[in-house]
Amino acid sequence: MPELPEVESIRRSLENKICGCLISDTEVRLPRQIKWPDVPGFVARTVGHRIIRLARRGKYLLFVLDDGGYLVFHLRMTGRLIYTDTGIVQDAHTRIIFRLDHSTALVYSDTRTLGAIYALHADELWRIRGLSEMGPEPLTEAFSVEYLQQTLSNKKTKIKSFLLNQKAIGGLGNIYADEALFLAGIHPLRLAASLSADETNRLHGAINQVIHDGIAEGGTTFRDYCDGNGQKGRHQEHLFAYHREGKPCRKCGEIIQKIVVGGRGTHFCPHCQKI
DNA sequence: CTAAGTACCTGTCCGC
DNA sequence: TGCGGACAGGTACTTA
Repeated sequence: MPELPEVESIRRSLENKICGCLISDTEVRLPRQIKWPDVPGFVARTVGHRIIRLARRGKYLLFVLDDGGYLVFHLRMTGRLIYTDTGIVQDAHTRIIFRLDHSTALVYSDTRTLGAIYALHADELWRIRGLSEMGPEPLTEAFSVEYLQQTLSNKKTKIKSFLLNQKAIGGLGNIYADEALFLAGIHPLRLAASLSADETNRLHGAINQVIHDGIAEGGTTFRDYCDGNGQKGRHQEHLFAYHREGKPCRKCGEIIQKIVVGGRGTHFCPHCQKI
């Protein structure tokens, strides 16, 4: 479900609700979603600790606990974190419940159960390879035009697949990859290494813009996504390519097409994004 | 080493 | 109305 802007929106929506809260109980209803350590260890590492700070890296959400440990979430396709004042849980796909201060609760819900949750000490973060091997993320200094140019230059894959590779760029997913390519005017089937300096420049700017806009609008909601308060995103109203197959391009009027690239649905405008 | 294909899950939607 | 198949915002594993 969530890409960088959605995870960031969740982080912001939860921050002022749960920072400082004591995890008074952890109820694991679906053990296989806990990837490390085992369930008793996970409960022991969370119960009795306070949540100090909420951080994010790419699509990972990290709660920093009072002992310096981390509670780490990757929501994959359908994971959600919902805060509830009353502590009453009414979600049909509840997988984990964190009781806070013996009154409120934070519910981890996940329809498809693909999400991954960890409780790690600071020196164990390397266990999450997707986190430790993640490339720089948009809107940071490390994600420079030079970095993008250099990284693109030795990749023999299509640009769409490149954008989804978290080792290359952290945080882009299917929606924002399609949107970035549209804004940059680059066809998704182009080979990564074939981009000109001008195209690389445009792509760099487009990636930063779509991520910035996505965050500013609270993320993109098509079906499952909502923030920690159950609020939907607003960015779906402003998409140019994603989920717009068969509709006229908002720039030129040509019909948006959908193809499959690297096994992922891919949307583009045949006029604005020439091969 | 890289790149592509498949598995992991449940729910929804579409065509027959 | 029911059923089979494709598909869904992602990544880890296997295969070539």
